[in-house]
Amino acid sequence: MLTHAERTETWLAALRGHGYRLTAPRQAVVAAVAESDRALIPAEVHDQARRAYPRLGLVTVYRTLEKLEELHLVQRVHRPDNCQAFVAGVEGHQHLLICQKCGRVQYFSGDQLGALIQRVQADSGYEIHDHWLQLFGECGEC
Amino acid sequence: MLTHAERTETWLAALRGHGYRLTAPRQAVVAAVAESDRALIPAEVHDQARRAYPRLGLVTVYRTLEKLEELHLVQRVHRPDNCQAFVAGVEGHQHLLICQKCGRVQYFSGDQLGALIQRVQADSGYEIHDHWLQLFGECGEC
DNA sequence: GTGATTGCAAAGCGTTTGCACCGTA
DNA sequence: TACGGTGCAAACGCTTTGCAATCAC
Repeated sequence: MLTHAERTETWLAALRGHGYRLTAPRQAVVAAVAESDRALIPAEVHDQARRAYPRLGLVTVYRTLEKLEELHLVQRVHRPDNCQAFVAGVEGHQHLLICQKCGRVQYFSGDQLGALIQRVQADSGYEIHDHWLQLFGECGEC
Repeated sequence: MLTHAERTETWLAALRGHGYRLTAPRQAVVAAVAESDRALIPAEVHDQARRAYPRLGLVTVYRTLEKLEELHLVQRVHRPDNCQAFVAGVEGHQHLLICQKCGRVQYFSGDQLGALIQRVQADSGYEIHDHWLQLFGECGEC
């Protein structure tokens, strides 16, 4: 488990490693997402990142999120009302637990869906490649 | 399990029962969604429904889908790339199996997630109210 | 110095709203 | 006949693109 600052550094290193330049606007966007435990929409990332870099344009937020998603450093969070929010990703196959009040996100694993997937596959004639499991609720702080 | 035509009739009856008028454009939209086994985006519903009622405007598609969603006759389908598609809903708590090629949708139940949800709830301090489970793959016909 | 990156402004796209006309009940 | 429903056109909000200026390497 990384600290927030370590996560920012890791992401910046990954961007650099893929040939991307490290600019001040880009660093502000990366820090905003890497150091949040909530799913943020682009406008929220913009608001947050402008505290570090006030001249930041919204366009740069979109372009940076796109790169972070490409590198699997962030992932999109789908909610009933909004599917444009992003959170820090994790290694391996994990699922999301999302607070419906504040948007705070936690990962969990161990879904044990193997048997269910086998059964549904046999019953339906589909070949199943992937699954989404998300839990919604209210977090301890809300 | 209803036939497609029966489903259309059921939905029209439900709309009538809620005080909505039965117009030709509305019937065309209802039939398009009720008689599809794929998740359709509004533009696809429009295309399909115009075969029955060519003057149909896209706006009416949106307004009718809104009413069908209110009455829980259709539900929105979330996919990695698109969250605006609609399918016929089912009674009770069921999950979706979606073909990534053609968009064909099937429901299944029996997720047995109770124990997992209890565990995650205890570990996380969240109070879990709801869950989403979706399987993605390729259907028999694709 | 060179080419990636930026912010602005404009374009694009799907969705919603305003409104006069139409058609169901 | 009354009023809900319709299609058109315009407005809207979010996202993407074109471009000249800027800045990391």
